[in-house]
Amino acid sequence: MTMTREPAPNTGAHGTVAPHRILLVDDHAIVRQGLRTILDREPDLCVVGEASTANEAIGVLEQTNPQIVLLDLKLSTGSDTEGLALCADLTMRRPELRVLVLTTFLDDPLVVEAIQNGASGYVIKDVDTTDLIRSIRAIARNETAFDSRSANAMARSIQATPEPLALTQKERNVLQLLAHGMRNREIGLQLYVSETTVKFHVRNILRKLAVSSRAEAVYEASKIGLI
Amino acid sequence: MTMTREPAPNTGAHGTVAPHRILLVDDHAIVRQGLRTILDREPDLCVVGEASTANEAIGVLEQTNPQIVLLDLKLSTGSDTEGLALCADLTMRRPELRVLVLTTFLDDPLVVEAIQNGASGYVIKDVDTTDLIRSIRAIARNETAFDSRSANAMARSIQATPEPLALTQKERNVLQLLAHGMRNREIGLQLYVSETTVKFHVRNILRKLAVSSRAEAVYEASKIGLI
DNA sequence: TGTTTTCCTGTCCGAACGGACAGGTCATAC
DNA sequence: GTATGACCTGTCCGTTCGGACAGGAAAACA
Repeated sequence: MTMTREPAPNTGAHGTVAPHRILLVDDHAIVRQGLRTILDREPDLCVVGEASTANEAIGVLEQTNPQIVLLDLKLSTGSDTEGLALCADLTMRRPELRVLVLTTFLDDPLVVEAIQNGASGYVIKDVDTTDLIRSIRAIARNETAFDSRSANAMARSIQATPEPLALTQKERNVLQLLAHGMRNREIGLQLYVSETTVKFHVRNILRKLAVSSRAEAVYEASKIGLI
Repeated sequence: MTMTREPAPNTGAHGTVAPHRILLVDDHAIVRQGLRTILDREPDLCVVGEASTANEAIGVLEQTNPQIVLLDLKLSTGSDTEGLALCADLTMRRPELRVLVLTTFLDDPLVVEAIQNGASGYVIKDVDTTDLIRSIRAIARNETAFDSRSANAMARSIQATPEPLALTQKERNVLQLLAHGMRNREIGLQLYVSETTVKFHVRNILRKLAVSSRAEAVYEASKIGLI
């Protein structure tokens, strides 16, 4: 948790405009340092605080009153859920706050979840610094900012979410056992149903996952996290 | 590709010691900027060049003659192979060069591969800046530098490598396609081998993974992280 | 030189798979 | 009541799989 120089109050005077107050949230000190150096070179941007965890971020938010948050969803826990929850928390406490998600890897559904949790933009960390600054200025103008890959990811994620995962309980059970390499007969014995019934469920699983074999079903399911 | 201030020649004079010349290789401009800012604050360290690709790195190496390289294995291609190849290339050209691998995620076998390709240290990017600087000074003294997690990863990787995952390159290729639900015939067409050969590889994969079906093989492989 | 390793190819065969039918039960919702 | 959805069962049939067996070609290594 770090705080730094206080910029002029945001009531822009004649001729001179107060810089946008930015809070950095990232568990990598190196990344925070890089962002701070890059952003503080811009006269209209000012990093007013840093945080490496969700709790720190809330604390620094209260003390520094930023207008913009640069947020890496993947905080120390390794999961994205803490970052998403923080995003929702921040925008809940300060509805006027603009959150730009800055993340390492592209993850189609994550883009959508970030938006649903209040993010105004989503860019991958390997963008040029000029693109990053352009994105920050965009969200400062109450626009949204998505680099082209994130926009594509959003489109893909929306297209691919009519109802792909509407697996019933039985089908999920079958999928579990199927992943362990069990034969239809074995699955039937395990679930107290006939082999034919298992085949019935397997066919539905294949159809719903839009695949053509058990192996591919396992692959898809593990990608999505169903097993 | 970037070059900056020239430090005093390395023939340390009386009382004053020339700083260690460092080359940064990372495809993220933000990370490079952060590292540069952090390291240039230290009087005994000096960043003499940056590169975002393997080719650039070779070029900057020739022009700036660094003693230490901070290398992110995952360059723009997304794969680690380019970074590993670069690591080997660098240490081949300059045997006295010390390479500290600085990477985002921990990957047990990758630690070992990095060492085999000439790296002198391996640290995760979320270390404290003080730890990072300590690691750099360690490899400058011809020691090695591994943060505790990397050391653990090394131990695990060595322990866990009697021969469970001794899949050959071909077998890994087949496993990849197998995971996507392809039939033996399709895999053969893809890899320019006969269907029979694919069956041969599939049988070996099943045996080595100690499973009895393609679906289970996919499950195991995804658990281990092979696909 | 010979041996080992890796990769490649083939045949034969029984078991399993995946699709296309045609039904049935049961609980809940309209 | 009847419709709807989830679940269950069966037969038929062509394809695929996985195992067993029997080799050949090329490179690496002793």
